[in-house]
Amino acid sequence: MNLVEGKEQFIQAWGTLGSKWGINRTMAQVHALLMISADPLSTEDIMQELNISRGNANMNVRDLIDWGLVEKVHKSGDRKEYFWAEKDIWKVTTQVAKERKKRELEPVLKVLDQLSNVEGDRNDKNVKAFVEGISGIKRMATNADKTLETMIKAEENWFFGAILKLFK
Amino acid sequence: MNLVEGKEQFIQAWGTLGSKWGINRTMAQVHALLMISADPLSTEDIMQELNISRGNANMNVRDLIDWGLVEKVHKSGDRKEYFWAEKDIWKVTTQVAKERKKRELEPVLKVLDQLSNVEGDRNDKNVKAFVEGISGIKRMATNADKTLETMIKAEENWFFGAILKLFK
DNA sequence: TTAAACTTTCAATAATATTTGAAAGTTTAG
DNA sequence: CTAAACTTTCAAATATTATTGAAAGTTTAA
Repeated sequence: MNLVEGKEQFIQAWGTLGSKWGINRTMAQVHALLMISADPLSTEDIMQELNISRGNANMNVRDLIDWGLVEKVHKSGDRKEYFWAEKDIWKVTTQVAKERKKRELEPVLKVLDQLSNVEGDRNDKNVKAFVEGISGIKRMATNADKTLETMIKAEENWFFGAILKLFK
Repeated sequence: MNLVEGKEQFIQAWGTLGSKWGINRTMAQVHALLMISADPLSTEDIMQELNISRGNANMNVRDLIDWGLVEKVHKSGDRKEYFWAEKDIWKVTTQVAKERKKRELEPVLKVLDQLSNVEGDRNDKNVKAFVEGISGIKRMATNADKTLETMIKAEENWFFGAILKLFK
């Protein structure tokens, strides 16, 4: 397999993976492309490599910037903006963890808090099932939140080393 | 808040969360409904509670069964099938981890293996960026795979206890 | 065996999400 | 200032995904 084929395959695979995790396929592809590019790319480069429109390229790059995965780069003597992606995969992972924690886990924790004080007869099995279900989920969500927090602060080697050692 | 309102809110919240993680909103709602129901529900119950069609209810329940989150239950003296969801949230979590590992992580690991032996001049910075990018991702994916494996085999208390202690 | 009760399928439809591209907006060199 | 170079926006078009509901399939009681 040569470089061009390899890139193509990786971009497709990353796009497919992203779409299974609720991430826009094109956004994941732009991310993939930037991650394996030696140099920052312009919007035009991205449009050309992925065969997408200017608007689409712009929108997805901006989203990646919002996620903290991509940065704008300016080359001296050039008015164009270039885009560069973080390539340290541990940093990418913790950044994604951080964002998803903030965007998705924390809002759920808020809702769960409100739900746990539903009124009703605690002897009613329906009430009981609800309250127990919610409290279990809340406990799990809180643990997940703390675990992500730990992970976000950790170093890759230390973190995985510690986890893998758990079973030795 | 009363029980009916609480249920409604939880079902909506779970559906929203699911859709952000690449899970069909309705499937997540069916799961939510079953998790907080004291007794197993029939297809008709589900149709009525969520205002969805028979086909939709059937399809999503079947998917949940495929994911190992829901089971069929038969009541004696009744030909209808009823559906019951696992309520132990740790079991739910590890089951989801197991399935996603199998469905999404393992296929990616296979692709990454193929990609890491791309031909080309290792002094070419483009080849270098590609090979280094891929190898970093592969290392991370392998670690994630092992961590999930550890988690799947663990007990909730032991697992979170150990992780949270990592920082004390 | 058969017909009622129930479950599953799937083509058509609807809903949702993504993409385009041209127009509007912004920045900068001269 | 102003026009070229570049970026962003967004309504309309397209593509993707989910849903419906009636027909087909299956099971079981009698």
